Amino acid sequence: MTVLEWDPYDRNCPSRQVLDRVGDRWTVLVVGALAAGPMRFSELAERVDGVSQKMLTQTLRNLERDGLVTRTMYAQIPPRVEYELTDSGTTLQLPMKALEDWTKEHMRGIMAARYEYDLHKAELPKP
Amino acid sequence: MTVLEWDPYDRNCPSRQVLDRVGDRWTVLVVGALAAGPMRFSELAERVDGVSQKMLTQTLRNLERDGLVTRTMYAQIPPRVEYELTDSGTTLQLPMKALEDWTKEHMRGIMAARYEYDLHKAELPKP
DNA sequence: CCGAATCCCCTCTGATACTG
DNA sequence: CAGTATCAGAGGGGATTCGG
Repeated sequence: MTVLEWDPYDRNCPSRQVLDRVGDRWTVLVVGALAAGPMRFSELAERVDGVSQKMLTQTLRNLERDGLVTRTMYAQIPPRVEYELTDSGTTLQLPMKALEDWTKEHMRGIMAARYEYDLHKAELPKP
Repeated sequence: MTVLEWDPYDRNCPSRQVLDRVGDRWTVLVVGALAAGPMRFSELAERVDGVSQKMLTQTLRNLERDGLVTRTMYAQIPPRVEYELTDSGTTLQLPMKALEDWTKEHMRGIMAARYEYDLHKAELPKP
């Protein structure tokens, strides 16, 4: 299966829309969390520290829309809803994890570089 | 070298700040473009279709600040500025490329899933 | 328990115009 | 050529409230 005819560097390429979603703040973390297996809403909210319920809902809806996550409602009281990665969503784990691992490894270096940069920046007074 | 003491799922983890940057709209594309080798501003602007010069500048500044890209100015007229991935920036290529490849492969499926989803969504009239 | 809906701030972004 | 400055609009995202 060829993918050569698409170029992400072209602004009209659909991959731009996909990249926008995949690259957003919460998607990485939610997919990473779901890698551990099916999870209910409240579990996700707890695991992904700092996400508002609005953003979590939104992120999950988008993932569901993109066919990367399934949403299963159990008709009971109190309600219970489970989210699970689809096959397609599972394949996303690999690049996501690569990104997460890279981040973990380079975090310190980056924070240090920022500190240095900001330091030298401060040394340059305005004309 | 251990990385175990950090947890991206904790809202105070510095990796959150790193993920925010890495995951933004243009960084993926700029890093991908620079993978081909050093490039000047105008070349980048041309390659990364659709980026405004403001966003390109901003993206490059951030990458420079994070120590992922070097900026070399040649004192001549007209001015010439070249950007190049640092060693650290080069290592970022791997996860970025993984993401780009995944995107290319799943783009069609995702666009189709969205279409389906939106279709069924439209079938549900308001109460 | 799992959301939808609303209000509101404020950041991010893109156009446009101006310098070295 | 490679930026900086400025402004206005769109939308991301939090807090809160209400419904099934």
